[in-house]
Amino acid sequence: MSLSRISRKLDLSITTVSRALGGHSDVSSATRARVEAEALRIDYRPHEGARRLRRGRADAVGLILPTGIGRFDDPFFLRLLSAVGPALAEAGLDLLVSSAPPGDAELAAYRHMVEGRKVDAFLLARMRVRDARVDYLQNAAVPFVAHGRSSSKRPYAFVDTDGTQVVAQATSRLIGFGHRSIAFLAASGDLSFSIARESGWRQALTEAGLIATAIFQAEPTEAGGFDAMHALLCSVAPGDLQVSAVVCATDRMAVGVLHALAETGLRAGRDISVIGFDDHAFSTHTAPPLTTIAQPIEAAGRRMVAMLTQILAGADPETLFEIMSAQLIARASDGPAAEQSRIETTKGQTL
Amino acid sequence: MSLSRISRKLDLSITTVSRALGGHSDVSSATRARVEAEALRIDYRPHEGARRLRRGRADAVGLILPTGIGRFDDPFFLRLLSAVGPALAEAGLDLLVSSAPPGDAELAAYRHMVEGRKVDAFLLARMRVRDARVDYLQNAAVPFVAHGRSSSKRPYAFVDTDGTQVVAQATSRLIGFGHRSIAFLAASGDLSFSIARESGWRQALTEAGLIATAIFQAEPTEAGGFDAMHALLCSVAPGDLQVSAVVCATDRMAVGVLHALAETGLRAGRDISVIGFDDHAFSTHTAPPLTTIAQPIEAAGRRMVAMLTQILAGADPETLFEIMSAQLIARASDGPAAEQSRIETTKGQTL
DNA sequence: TTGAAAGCGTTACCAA
DNA sequence: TTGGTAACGCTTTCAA
Repeated sequence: MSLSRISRKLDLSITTVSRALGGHSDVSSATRARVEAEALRIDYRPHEGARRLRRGRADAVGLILPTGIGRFDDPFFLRLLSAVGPALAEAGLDLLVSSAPPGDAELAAYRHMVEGRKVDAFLLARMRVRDARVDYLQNAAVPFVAHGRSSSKRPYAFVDTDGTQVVAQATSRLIGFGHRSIAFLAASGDLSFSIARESGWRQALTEAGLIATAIFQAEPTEAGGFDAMHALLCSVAPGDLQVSAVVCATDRMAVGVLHALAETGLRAGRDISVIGFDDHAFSTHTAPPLTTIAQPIEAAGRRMVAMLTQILAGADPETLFEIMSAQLIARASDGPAAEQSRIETTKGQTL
Repeated sequence: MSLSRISRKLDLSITTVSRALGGHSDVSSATRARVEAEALRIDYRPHEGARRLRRGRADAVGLILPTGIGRFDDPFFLRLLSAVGPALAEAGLDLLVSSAPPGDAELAAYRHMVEGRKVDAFLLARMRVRDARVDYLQNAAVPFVAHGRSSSKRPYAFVDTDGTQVVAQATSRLIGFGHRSIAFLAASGDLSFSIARESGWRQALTEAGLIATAIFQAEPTEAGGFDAMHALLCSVAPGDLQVSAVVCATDRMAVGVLHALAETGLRAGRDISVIGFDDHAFSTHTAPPLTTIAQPIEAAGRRMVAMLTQILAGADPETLFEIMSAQLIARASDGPAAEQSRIETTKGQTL
């Protein structure tokens, strides 16, 4: 009842009003001005539903939060969301959010949005190496942009952080500090970002002629990091473990590691070095402040939206990608190996 | 083209198919069975836009994240989102998310959703004492359920945590520990939850015959907590400040406080007691592990959705509310005042 | 128990 | 440059 209201008021056809507002060229500028003035006056907004019905698209994009252990309250998603929100709004796109644990329920959530034509496209995050979402969406020919890569046969649009490169750099820093036995604490769950970071660690070690065997795995949460480090410290038979530094797949894990260390009386940054990844807000305030890697989540979010609009405008998703570099933030949780004893020694001293 | 597809296939009218699927009684069970079978076969889903247009409602609810300093990556929202997501899905409601900094842009975001008939209702969080969102929505007659209260003249539906009661309890615990000078670190920005918690602190102090003057304010973030505590420690002229415990409005602030303390060589839990609020995942792993208060965010989210569906079904929002109790989680950042010196003394010792 | 028809607000095609 | 008309897919009278 809205276009028609303007049309009646101005004694124009609905068609003309629609075209005037739609910015079509075949409207006299006088008419356009009148229409625009009236639209402004009554604060006209097109009815979304009607528009969708007619145009056959939703002008909305979906984002499904992976819930489940360790994922449901990760600051990563909030940062992504708040960057993506305004960018989408500017592009005239709505954001439909849902949440589901990875697996069947997750796929069902995607299907729900697709089949109800609720969205035109998706934003994916937390890619898994084998990612069923990619297969489904590619199959269903639903456009999407991902944050992170996975091993799909067909390429897709993505933005990613160069985790490999920067973790290699961080690991080299540790090597430069004199560390010779550097562990990597990986995230469980087939998460791509962890794999990439791990290979940076491996790469730096290999290049330095060191062996990359000290790899552990845990949930990408504080609890996961704590448990893993705790187990490591407990399991050590004197003279066995020689790890003097730990590179963690995420800041949250690093927080747990720091805790486990402190509990055993070990001082991160002196007795053992710890490096995280993400540079979340709390990482400045851990004890000691965490040396970590800042990745441009907000910029990535905006870039993802830009890609999405291109794809929606007809661009080929297979050619769209960007790999962003991350930056090491040196704080106090790592340091020279010189001052450090091997774990078992220190343990013997402090326990 | 979908109802019609079924209707053609089964040689029925679109009307009948619609009614069969809509669960109306005036369809023969035989017909209904045929329709349902076919719908299942082709995996029919009604077109949202069409439905909206016809029904005049969106079957969607909006949630606008308050961005801006200290808010954009608060775990609170993620926990709320992930609870609310499945609950809404079950109720057949979509969730539209956007983000905006409090102020004009925020109101514009609400207006945008309302006027585009994108949503039928809103979920509000982080209520402010004087909250323009409430005024706007009440005026526009758009239903909503809030997490938290504000000082509006007309009542509205809300779920809230009883911050007052539980903070009073926490403060009493501190008093029981022998603390006599207990500070409250409030969140800036007119945030209701902070006011409520503050009054719990004040109440406990007053009841114990102590004065409630040591109140400080900061952004509800790690950095805010750090800066406030840091300033407090620095500003202290020997013999001036006698604070031996700090109750923080949020866990994030408490993390910053812990950091500032550690930096000065003070040990939380011994030299000074710190209590947080929220029991976020990282609070188990701070140094020392944070004594805090767990509020039922997920349960609150689900309850909010339940209220929303009631309101959408015609219930009166003014009668709908629930105040949930929170629970003190004792960890290691607080303790007996006996072992503690006053700040200036300790400072003198350690600096 | 079923069907025909109208209409929700919009856009697009075609004709004037 | 403008307007009439149809159509998007659905629900809801009203009639049969």
